[in-house]
Amino acid sequence: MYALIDGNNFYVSCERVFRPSLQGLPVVVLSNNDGCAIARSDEAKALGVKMGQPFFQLQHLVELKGLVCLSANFELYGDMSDRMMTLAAGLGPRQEIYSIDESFIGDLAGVRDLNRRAWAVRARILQWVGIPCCIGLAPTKTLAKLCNHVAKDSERKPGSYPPELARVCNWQEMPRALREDVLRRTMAGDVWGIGRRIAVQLAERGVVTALDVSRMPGPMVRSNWGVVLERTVRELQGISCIPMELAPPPKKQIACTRSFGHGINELEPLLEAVSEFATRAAEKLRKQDLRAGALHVFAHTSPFRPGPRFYGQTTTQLVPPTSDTKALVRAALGGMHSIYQPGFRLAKAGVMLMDLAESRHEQHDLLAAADVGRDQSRLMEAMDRVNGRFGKGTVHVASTGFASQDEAGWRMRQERRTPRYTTNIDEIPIARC
DNA sequence: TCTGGGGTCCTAGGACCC
DNA sequence: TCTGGGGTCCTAGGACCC
Repeated sequence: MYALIDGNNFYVSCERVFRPSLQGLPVVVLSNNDGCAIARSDEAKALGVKMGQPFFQLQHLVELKGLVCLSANFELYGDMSDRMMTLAAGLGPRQEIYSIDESFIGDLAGVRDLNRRAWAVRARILQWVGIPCCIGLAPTKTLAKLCNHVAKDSERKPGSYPPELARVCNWQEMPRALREDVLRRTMAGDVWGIGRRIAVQLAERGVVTALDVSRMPGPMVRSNWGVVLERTVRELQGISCIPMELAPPPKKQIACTRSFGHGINELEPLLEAVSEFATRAAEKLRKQDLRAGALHVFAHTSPFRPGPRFYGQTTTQLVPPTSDTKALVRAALGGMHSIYQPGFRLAKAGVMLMDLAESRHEQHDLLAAADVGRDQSRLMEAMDRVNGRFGKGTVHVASTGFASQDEAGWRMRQERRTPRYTTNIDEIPIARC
């Protein structure tokens, strides 16, 4: 038995905790660079705002309908997520944190009064963290996801399902006819694991609803689509095929990529940007105690603008594997020098670290001086500590440049970011009586 | 003018091994 | 006419997730 606990419109809900005046208003949170909508309040959904819709297409709603647009404040959301996950874990013995706003709780078979406990956890998260959430309970993860959708839909649109399915929805307690009704009213493409492409292929064969999917014969599904979809079919039938992942598996790849605030026409700002991306990626790498055996760097023009297109990329092997910012920046700069071509308006670039291996499995170079590596890692440790205490970029490699936030045109736009209420002492909210 | 970022897994096909 | 059997590794492409 599994539970899926999911924060409603999570980013918007985080913003509303600290700005209650946003309650009841149509609100969207924008992606990095204020590019497109990545979270929408129910009111914004009602206005027809689509997930991923570009911001410039929403401008008219700002004036006409009072749509509030906020820049993403991931530092705030990450901290709110930690708080929510801690409370969610109280529902059962095992937790898998699946994304910033969702967690599965597993091994619930022996839990007594499961519904009552689920309601209690939901109430606690709402009271202590301020995030409204919904809970789906079912014998498989896919059905738990589906029940979570039902719980949300019935909360948002009262009357769409029996009222007892709102907010906390338990598959186990639904009579057979209601289960079928729920599956029939869920589109195949809304099932976890069925994306847009497969939904189209299924529809071409007359498989439209989740009920249709659940009735497909396994061998046919496997031969036509593969084991992934077959697992989904079986999960819809109530046979658990997707196990819990209790500890996040080690990363196989770490990336830092960004769209630029303004297009870049020259090499110099591009090198600054890439230096910074490599620096960020290196920090993530060291946090997980990994080293990279290869570094991939790319830059390209906007896929949306007309005009000459450029897509440059190259991979550099790192021998020996390293987590040293200086070495990674050097590789990134070398790569960028080798692919750069003048005459293009570049919209995006990035650095990806690959062939990751745990530091303790490091292969030493027989011929290199033994103490060099140790000195380097002590330097990185010191750098991480200084930056952790005094703020990102307090100490950095010179090639990231010294321009202020406003001067460096390549930096992303974030014109509507709210304060980092819970993680930055200078931005903490002040209560006045 | 303006369109995100960061991941994972599976499969097929080719190269290569003994 | 007839040309083995059993593998691994790598890559590219396609699909999915939030």
